[in-house]
Amino acid sequence: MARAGLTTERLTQAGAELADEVGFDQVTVSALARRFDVKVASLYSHLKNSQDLKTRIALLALEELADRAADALAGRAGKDALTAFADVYRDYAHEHPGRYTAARLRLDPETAAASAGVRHSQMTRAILRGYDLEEPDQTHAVRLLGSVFHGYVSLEMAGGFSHSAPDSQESWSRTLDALDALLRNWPAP
Amino acid sequence: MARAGLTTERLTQAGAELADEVGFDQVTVSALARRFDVKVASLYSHLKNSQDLKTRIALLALEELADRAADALAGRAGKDALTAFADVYRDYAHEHPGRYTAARLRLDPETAAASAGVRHSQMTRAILRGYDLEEPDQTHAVRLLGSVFHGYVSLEMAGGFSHSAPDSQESWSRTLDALDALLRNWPAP
DNA sequence: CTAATTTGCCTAAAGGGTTTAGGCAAATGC
DNA sequence: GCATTTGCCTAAACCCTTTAGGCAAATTAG
Repeated sequence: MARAGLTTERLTQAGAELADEVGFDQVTVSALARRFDVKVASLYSHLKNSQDLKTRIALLALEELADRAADALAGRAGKDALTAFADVYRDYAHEHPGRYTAARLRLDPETAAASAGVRHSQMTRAILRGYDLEEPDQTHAVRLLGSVFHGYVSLEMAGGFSHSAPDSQESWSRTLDALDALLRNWPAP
Repeated sequence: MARAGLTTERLTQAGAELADEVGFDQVTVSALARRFDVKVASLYSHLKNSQDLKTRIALLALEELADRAADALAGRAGKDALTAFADVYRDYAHEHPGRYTAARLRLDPETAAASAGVRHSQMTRAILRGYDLEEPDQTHAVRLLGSVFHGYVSLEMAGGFSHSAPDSQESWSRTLDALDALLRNWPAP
């Protein structure tokens, strides 16, 4: 019988595609085996288990997101950098909803520390260099930005802002305006 | 054989407790049956299916959250109202992580429209009456607040802000200070 | 206070996902 | 060309979901 040519990488990639098509929660080892027209047990030579597959998809998504963000940030500063970075998140979530959900998977501390998640916070701090914030306010601001980006995209994906005026795109722009204004005028404790 | 006295309400309640104990994703009809020391099939007279159970837990959580928020808002305005409201969300998420996760479940539009979710947005708008915002900026602000609250709590629950200085409580306070400042000084388009 | 009816929980069974153990054949190395 | 490694397979156990049909407990009616 001919071999299918399975590798951990190909499985992860296909898992990411599957996530975008049917939703991250619907990604199962069984569904992936069907996609490769192979028996389920065969995947267990390449994947520890179901959780392992999901973690790998999450790590892939974090890498992709960090790469896009780094591209977007190149040569930009201030509000320009802020909106470019924010748009990367939102656009990625729209293009790849399953991957984006995967990127929000809770990772155990050591996996997280070795992931592209670190690059994400470094880039957020880089953006804040365009504003005038000392520690600990810079850290507070990093956390606020992360919260807004994740929160907005997440509520939008859940359908929270659809079917009501104004347009979500409009609120997103105005939210970024507001964040820029806030960072330029950060309140004293 | 004696009867267990199952009702949809008791199952929902127990499901919510189970969610807080083992996580919302681990809430299954089987686990619930074990908790009542009853066969799995018996629950299907009271619940349509697994999704139905999860939706009911979500609706319960939304009600509880809205009740707490309404209490907290009584007699408060301005920044006082803003922080009281925000703290309700964060405290609820800490006390009832499973329920909080449930509250974020994607509901179909008609279920959502009949849920306590509507009260949540009404209350957010009520808070904004303490600030000077015209439409459509008021709607943008409602969306921003929802994003920050959800985003912050969600990242915090995922462990994003632990094991690093400063304290998450500190960032939360300063985030609320910042939001208050922003709402008092909302930028023109 | 029985008798009839409704209701509640049960057994049985089918379908799907996860995971491990052990086997044979294809690919690789000498 | 032969030995070894690697890859995919069969088989099987376990758990969760869901439906169908049955018996007994609780409720209602005469």
